[in-house]
Amino acid sequence: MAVHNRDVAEILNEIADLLEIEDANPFRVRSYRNAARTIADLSGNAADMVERGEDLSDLPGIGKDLAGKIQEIVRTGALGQLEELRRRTTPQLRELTQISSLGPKRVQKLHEELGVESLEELERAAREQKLRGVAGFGAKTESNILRDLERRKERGGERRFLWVEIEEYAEPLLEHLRKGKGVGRLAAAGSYRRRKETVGDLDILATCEDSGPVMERFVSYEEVERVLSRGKTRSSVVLRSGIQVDLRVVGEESYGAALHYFTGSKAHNVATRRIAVAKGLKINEYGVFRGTHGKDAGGKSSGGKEDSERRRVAGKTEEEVYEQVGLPYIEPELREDRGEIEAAREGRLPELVQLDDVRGDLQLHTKATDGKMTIREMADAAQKLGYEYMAVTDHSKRVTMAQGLDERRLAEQIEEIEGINEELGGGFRILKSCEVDILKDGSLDLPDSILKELDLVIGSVHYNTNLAGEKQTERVLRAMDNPYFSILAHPTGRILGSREPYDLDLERIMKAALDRGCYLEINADPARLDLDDVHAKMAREMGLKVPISTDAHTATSLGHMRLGVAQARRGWLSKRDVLNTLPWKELAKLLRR
DNA sequence: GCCGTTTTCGGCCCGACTGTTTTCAGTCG
Repeated sequence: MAVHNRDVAEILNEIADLLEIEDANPFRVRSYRNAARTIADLSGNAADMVERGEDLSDLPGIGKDLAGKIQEIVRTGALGQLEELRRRTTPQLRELTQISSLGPKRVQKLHEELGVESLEELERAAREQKLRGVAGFGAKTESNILRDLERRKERGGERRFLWVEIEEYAEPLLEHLRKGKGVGRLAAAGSYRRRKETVGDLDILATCEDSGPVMERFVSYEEVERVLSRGKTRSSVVLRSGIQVDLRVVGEESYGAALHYFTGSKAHNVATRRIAVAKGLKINEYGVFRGTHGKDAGGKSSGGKEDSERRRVAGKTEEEVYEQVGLPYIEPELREDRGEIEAAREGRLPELVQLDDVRGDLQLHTKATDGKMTIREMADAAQKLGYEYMAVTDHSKRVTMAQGLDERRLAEQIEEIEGINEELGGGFRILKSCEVDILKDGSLDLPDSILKELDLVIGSVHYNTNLAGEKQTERVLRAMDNPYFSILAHPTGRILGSREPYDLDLERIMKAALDRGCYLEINADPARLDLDDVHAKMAREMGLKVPISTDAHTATSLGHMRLGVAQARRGWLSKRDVLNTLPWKELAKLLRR
């Protein structure tokens, strides 16, 4: 059985959770979580690394001990330590810590005193008002827990939103807050700013002399369903859509530090602060400080009081913050602690691709199949975006639901496109193309006799999506053997929140693409964004250029290019790494095999 | 459990808010 990175990460995370419930050394717990993240973020396969005899302890946060444990997981699919932990503890308690306001300590306490081991038992105990009898719990906590249990039932567990879904709520809310009295700077931070493909909640940052009015404006916003907390510097609400929003208010002099802090990622912040500590600095959301005294005099201290005894050396802008730790500015999309700190230190951060760099769209559909508009309407829209070309890539016949094109209908479309191109007179070019289905055996759904008439062929897997690894990979490789094949569309087929990626060896496929002069796209559809950031980065490191395409079915969705570009930026791609930043003449040369 | 331009031992990022206390632990981000 092949062990995937996410299997390894899951085991390490479970160990961390159980150790935490056992009240183990928190730093030890953190080590397991860090290692889990390192493995999950790996572009290559940890199992392959073990097989090749590579030393896993070279990876950040993985030492001799964890390297050995990961080897054990890869070789046996399990870990003795976890089995032992499961025997020793009550592994069911893990799910209880997902309830908000319940962490390891309180879960353990409820288990000891009330014998609560499951969500059902938790709910019963809360309904019977038994929780409030436990020290540290009160009526308020009890009703909060009940409410959280209700919400989880309603929407079936924790929910993450697509980036575009958050955008739809974020922008009007920002507009609402901007009109508030005394509001200076205002921005969305968090994973929304880092352009993660899905976002859990929304973090908003504002500067204001007096936070009172803007906090009031925030919690009384019409979309707010419930106020979770409300303070002078931070308030949290849940919108009717179920999105949690946090608003933080800081002074102008702290804006950059706070923006850096709340943009994250957490791992990036930790890495940044670690450098600061080594330089005798302290970074928090109020600024960068040079300490005037040694270690804190024990206990928790209020940040404000302590900071007044330290000298602020930066805070107004993010650039200042980075400068203090000796780094150039790092774009939000790169802040995942996936090597950006080292790259910044060594002056080899990529200059990230921008939307303006894109000269055309290489996948879109028309009325001929499942698109909603004519070729001409799509062409008009593409020209308005400033593009120089677009490829019409309707489905092939296998996709019966979309009334995919057979040879005859594709031939007719080719003729139609040639006619429109003539009328357009050379300023804008419509490329003759097709999204050909890659059949189960790796052959293409249309014969070479028609494919050779096209400017480019993109191929994709839509059926028999759950073939086992080797077969699925061979299938795609075989499709790439066809001399007319150029671009593998939505390579892994994943749909965020609903469909897992196909079982594919992407590293092998990318190597093959490099050999054969083929490419793997970043599909900009909000729920696909496929390739993901990690694999886009892998392509870049291999020297494989990546096209970004929208897969648009309407003129409006041509605008999803910005999402594809964001994903490319998260994958460290610069302009020269992106295929469709090239003018058609140069692009055509690269597509020729 | 990891890690090393104050290091191989002794640190490990930092603060706000809530609900419970009566000075703070726990949780969260």
